[in-house]
Amino acid sequence: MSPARRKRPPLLVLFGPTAAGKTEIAEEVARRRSGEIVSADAFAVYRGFDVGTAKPSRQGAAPISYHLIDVADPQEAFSAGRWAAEARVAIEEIAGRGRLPIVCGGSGFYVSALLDGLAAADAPEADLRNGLVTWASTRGAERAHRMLELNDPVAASRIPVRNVRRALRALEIVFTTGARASGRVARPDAWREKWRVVKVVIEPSRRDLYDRIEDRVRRMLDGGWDAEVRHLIRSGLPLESNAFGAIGYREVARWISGRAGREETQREIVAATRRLAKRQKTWLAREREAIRVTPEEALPAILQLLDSSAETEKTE
RNA sequence: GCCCAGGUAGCUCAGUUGGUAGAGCAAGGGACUGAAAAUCCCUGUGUCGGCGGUUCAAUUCCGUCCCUGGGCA
Repeated sequence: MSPARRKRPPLLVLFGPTAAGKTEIAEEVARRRSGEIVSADAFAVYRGFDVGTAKPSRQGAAPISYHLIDVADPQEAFSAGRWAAEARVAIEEIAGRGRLPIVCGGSGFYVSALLDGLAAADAPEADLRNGLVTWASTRGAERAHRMLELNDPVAASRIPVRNVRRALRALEIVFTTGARASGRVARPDAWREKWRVVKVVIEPSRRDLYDRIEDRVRRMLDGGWDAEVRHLIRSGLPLESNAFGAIGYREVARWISGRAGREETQREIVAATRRLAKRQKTWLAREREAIRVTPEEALPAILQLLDSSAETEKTE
């Protein structure tokens, strides 16, 4: 970006619950406005997790450029911070080519890390984390929480006693930075100010969303999900790994090991996906500045927003 | 047809030595500052299979009928 020009480049952020149809809309916008898509999906980052994450296929007549897909080995634990850092680089590169960056995905926390920033802290270290997890599993949640209380009473007061994960993360911060997690503040960082952010939430009706979920899970199970899981297991990836925490993968593993039927497996995955969609909607409910649209009205609304916000920027 | 075992929340089941019931899962709502498709919190009235009987009181005891599973003919 030339600093001489006052015009800020647009950044389209498209999110909504899983199966809402975000990908199709993002791709259509990409075609019409020469954009590239930055996937904001915590599990599409893992190589080999394709069918169950509804990963966009790379073939097609006019393939769309995707970023932040297949960037991690399923053996490693990814993180919101790493995603945000890599996403910022990708977005800058896309804009540098004179194209439209489109952030599209359902991981609200990731998008928040991108736009609002994360408080300064190091990425988690595997050894420390494993040690804490082992320690907490033998000593119990109360003990972990008391430990946090000693080191960071404010963080402890915010984190429920039973939520061991968050307590351990706060302890990690104390141990690696020496500073209290609660003292960290995510101040609106300068990065976001470089962009004209257009935030759109796709919100289908519940009825419509549930139909889409049902339909998509069935297609995934028919579309080789079992083969994919069989391959992942054969490659030596443990079921306990973070990547296998993606919805449906452990259920499919049970199915192919013969401990569950296809019908039961499908039912469980649909239910888990609905619960995810519910959590996503709860998360998105606090996005005050986002424009909310149904899947049908999304495309024209987005195109109009991109055009009109460009005009207001020019008149500044 | 006979003999067992069951019929309790959408599902799987627990329980009430007679005072109209509770778990897990599902469902609904919420939180979320580097595991986030993760993790955590809140929400449980249902003719206790039908009908009779005994009783102040029956989902609980008795009778009978219906249904399901298993066994024997």
